[in-house]
Amino acid sequence: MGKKITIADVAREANVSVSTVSNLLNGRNGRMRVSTKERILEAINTLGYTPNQAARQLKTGHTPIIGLIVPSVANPFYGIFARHVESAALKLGFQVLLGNSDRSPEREYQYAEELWGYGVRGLIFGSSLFQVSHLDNLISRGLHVVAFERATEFEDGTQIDSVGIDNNLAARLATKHLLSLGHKRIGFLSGPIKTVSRLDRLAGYQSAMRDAGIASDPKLVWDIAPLGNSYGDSDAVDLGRQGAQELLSQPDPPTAIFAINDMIAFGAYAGANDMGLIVPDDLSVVGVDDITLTEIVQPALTTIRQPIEKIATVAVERLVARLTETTSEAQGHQIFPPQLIVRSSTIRVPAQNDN
Amino acid sequence: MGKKITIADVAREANVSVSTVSNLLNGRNGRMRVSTKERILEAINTLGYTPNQAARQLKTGHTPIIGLIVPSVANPFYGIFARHVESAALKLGFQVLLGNSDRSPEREYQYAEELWGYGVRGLIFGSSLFQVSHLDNLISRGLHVVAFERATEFEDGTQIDSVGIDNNLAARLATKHLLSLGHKRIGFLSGPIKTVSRLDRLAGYQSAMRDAGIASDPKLVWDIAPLGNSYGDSDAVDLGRQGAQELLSQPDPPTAIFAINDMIAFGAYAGANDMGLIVPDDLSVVGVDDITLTEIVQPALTTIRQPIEKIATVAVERLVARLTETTSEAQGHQIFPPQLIVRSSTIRVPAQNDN
DNA sequence: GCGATTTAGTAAAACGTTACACCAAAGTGT
DNA sequence: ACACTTTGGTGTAACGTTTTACTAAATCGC
Repeated sequence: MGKKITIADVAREANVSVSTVSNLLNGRNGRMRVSTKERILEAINTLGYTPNQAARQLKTGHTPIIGLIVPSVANPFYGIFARHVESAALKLGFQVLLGNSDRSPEREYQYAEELWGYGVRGLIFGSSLFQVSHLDNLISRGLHVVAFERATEFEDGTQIDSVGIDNNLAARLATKHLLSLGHKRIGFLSGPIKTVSRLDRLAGYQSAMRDAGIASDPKLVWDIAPLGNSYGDSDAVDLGRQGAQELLSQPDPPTAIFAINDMIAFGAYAGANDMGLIVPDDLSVVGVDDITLTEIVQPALTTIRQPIEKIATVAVERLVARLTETTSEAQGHQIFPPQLIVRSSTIRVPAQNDN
Repeated sequence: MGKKITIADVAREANVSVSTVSNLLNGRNGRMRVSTKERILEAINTLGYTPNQAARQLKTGHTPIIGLIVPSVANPFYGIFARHVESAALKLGFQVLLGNSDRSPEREYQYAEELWGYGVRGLIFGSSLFQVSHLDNLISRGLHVVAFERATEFEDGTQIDSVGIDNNLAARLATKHLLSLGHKRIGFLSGPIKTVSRLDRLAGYQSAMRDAGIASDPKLVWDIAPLGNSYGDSDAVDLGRQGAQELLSQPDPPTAIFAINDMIAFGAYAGANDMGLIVPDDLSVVGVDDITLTEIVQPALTTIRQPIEKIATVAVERLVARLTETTSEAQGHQIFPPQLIVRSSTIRVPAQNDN
């Protein structure tokens, strides 16, 4: 309704030129009389002027927005991740535009392109698909990407930045913990293993088992997608529940389960319950992430902690550094150590009643 | 690096004028030879053209983005809400820009103004503060707002749209359920009661108690903020835990707790546990929201379901209708019915050992 | 007191779209 | 064959900002 206030209105009100106002707005106020500055500031205030970012961006070619694409904020882990990303970005003067991809490359590309159109030149991915070639095009045009979790290399040798934990180690920590408690039949519970991190975790689990001299049993690895092409992020709990049920209804069921994340681990609780089993008495469970709920749930969940705030912060800083060209070092993968947090969901394997 | 592709490049490649390309892009292709159309489409493809939204917006004055401001996506309830909002918005051709406010009016205003600068003319609020006057300015300039939960009226009589559940009824349902199980000392566990919805819930709780002929005991209402000005959204669980502890360490402690949302209810589980009490044997708990975890947690949480997908969808549709001027009916509050979901966290009050 | 320098600003050309106003050529009715 | 209408476009002035190049006035060194 009210006519829009432009920089020209401010200039008129303050009796200066448009350029002067612009200069002040952009911090080029080195040579400016204090009185002038104050006059402009006051004009801005009384008029209620807000810079038109579209015009600004049109001129400068970029916008202080970074895109954040996660599988699904319905998963509390990504919700928290998103918050930390937002905090870090805000501190550096960037807004965050969030998208949920459900790990679909099409959705990811769609988002990336959409955001590109909005002048977004930096993207954080909350997941690690095997291939990022669907983004090659945009990246070659100047899009910067940092991924949570290690990313694969491009064919042409370029890499994207990434930051995350050592997933192989995370899985080994979890598996060894269970092994040390005397468990021998340890299930691996996952959504479809189509991401680098999930693959690494499977490898870590397998190597720990191998180190313990236990032949790997493919029947103990559950990684089926429930509904077509979902990766089970929004419905991780249901997925874990179903998986646990299936694992536990086998002839020689596992006495422990390593779940690929906490939400799936919670699902395993429910699945065990459905089968009349009690965690941890009949089944030990360990997860990954260490979301808030782990301490609340009964029994409190043993899990592998990801230093999520640190990861989010580093991801943002890295991205912003690229955007502002203060660094041109080669892309790389920054790794933080995962940490085993022992709570009450894992106990020594009960005396075997070998029958 | 690669020079940016503009509409002019496409026009040249397709041997038409810029206007023609623009016309096609904006669906004004009624009078256009099919061959021309195809030529343009092909040019767009081979060139990899993406419209510059900034320029587009600068011209049109608006952008197909709606803002979503929630207290904190770290709370899974808002994470899910955000997902539903995104789905609904995408279907109508809008992107979603998400912000976390922690219910701070300053942050809300900051976001609103920031988004305004980006051409955002529609905002969805995931919470209901008492006053929205900090947005008056923007609203009078043409910002449209729809709030989750009832909003207060403006001084000048204007209202903002809102959609939500009947919070008073929700609280009454929960409280009556507990009363029907024989509970008489029922605690009310909340973060600071500074939102309309929380106030309504308190009122509903109190009226249900009154109807049952039970004098209200202020000592049973816990609503203290833990750290200064937080509303306890990011740390709802901790808040609930602390509150439950304090409620339960009173001389005549409650036998049941009505928690203002599920996360706080989970916190109450933990708080009870800390005190050596077992839910539901020693304490019945009912929450609000019905997030996914309610079924997983032990015992499964009795709660009041909010039809969150419906609410999100309606909120978006309402907002988009305003933005596209297809409606000019008066603002109003659309209410959906809450629903009691009885699970295992509430049981009949055990035989009293009156000592 | 005069040229050089510094201070404090200003003018105007982009940036990539959209949308209004226009127009040439072909078709139509009589 | 003439006056209209329809078809399929085109030319160009905005939109609000940034930024490069420029300048008038004040100050300075000597």
